[in-house]
Amino acid sequence: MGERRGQVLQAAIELLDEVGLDGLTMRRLAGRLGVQAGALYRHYPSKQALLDAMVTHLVTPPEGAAPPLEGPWDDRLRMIAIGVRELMLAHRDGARLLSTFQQPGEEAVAAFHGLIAALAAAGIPAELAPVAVDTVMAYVNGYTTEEQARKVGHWPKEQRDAAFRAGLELIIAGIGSSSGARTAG
Amino acid sequence: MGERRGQVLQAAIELLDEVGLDGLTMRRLAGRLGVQAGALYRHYPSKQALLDAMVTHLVTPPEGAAPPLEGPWDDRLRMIAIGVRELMLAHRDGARLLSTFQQPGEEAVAAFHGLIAALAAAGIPAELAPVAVDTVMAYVNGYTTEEQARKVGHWPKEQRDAAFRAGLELIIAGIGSSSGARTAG
DNA sequence: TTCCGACGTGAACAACGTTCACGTGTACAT
DNA sequence: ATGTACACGTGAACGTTGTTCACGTCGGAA
Repeated sequence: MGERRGQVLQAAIELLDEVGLDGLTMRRLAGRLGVQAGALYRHYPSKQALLDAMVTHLVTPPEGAAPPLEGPWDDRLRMIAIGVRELMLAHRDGARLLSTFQQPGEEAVAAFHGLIAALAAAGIPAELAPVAVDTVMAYVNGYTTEEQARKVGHWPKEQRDAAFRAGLELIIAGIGSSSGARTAG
Repeated sequence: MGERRGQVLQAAIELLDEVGLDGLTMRRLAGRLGVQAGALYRHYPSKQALLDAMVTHLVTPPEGAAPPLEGPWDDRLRMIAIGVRELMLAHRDGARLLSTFQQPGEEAVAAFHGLIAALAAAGIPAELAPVAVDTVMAYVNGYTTEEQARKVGHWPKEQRDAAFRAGLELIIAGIGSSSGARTAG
């Protein structure tokens, strides 16, 4: 395969920001590349494969910017939650796009388990760590999905950030009080 | 308008349980009613209007079973959260269907504000009550959406219930420890 | 009997994802 | 120089989707 594959991917991401997920059409994408719709299937076997590639590309950290994953457990959880939300907010319909992902790669699964292990090693009871991570992730997903779908998304970002953080702190406080561990705040 | 409208609605809900949201097609629905697709537009101006009607119907409590909304604040919150999840799980793709709702009726908004007011009156600081409700709702939505979309949904229901409850208790504990109020547990 | 309104037909429209036989051009090996 | 392989693209079609529209049908009320 040539380099055209990457160009298609990049054009798809740009188009997503312009017209949204519902407007992201194979024909529109082809038109943006000055090409017929069928030509895209030389590079991706289906639209779903394209969407999967977009998710993988957006989730992959930019460059050697490996996550430190150090410090107190609540700081780690905070950073992960905020990072995932920012990732979703970085592109139009980002949360919905993420949810179209069908094959959660081994990389994502590994990061997940790594986070759980890190929390367990940082003082969170072993049986509580998975619940904590699942709960935070469900919250981030639910909050951000609604944020991007409803009119709330038109509030000033400061306000939305503050509301998100407030809910996140609530959950972290709950984890702390349920584990007996001390938070950093 | 005649009574056919209601029959279309009921057939749509039945069809949803059989074929899922993606399989819920105007033509399939028409075929189930022994009718041509275009005929459905005599009763609903668009598919979105039909989906909205389905949501409204499913959300509306069965009969005079008005929610008691009494007792300690954490019990109320628990009941609401569990009730919303059960509502979503009652039908295939229920969570996704709920999220297609475009015009949140005044009824839903009123119930929302009522819940906030109830929490505030039950000992939760006024500035914390909206955050608590938002957080719980985002969690319920995020958890149930993932539950119905991924393979996790094939776990035994006991297990999924327990996992959901565990996360919910985490949040409720967080609300309690952040408000200084005492939980019922 | 006449009329009206609820209900349905059947064909069409535009747009969607996808496929396929067929055409290019460029680069490399003989 | 010639041949071959491959990347890339064309253009038309297929089946499906939501939606529209002129036209029928049938029952009950004036």
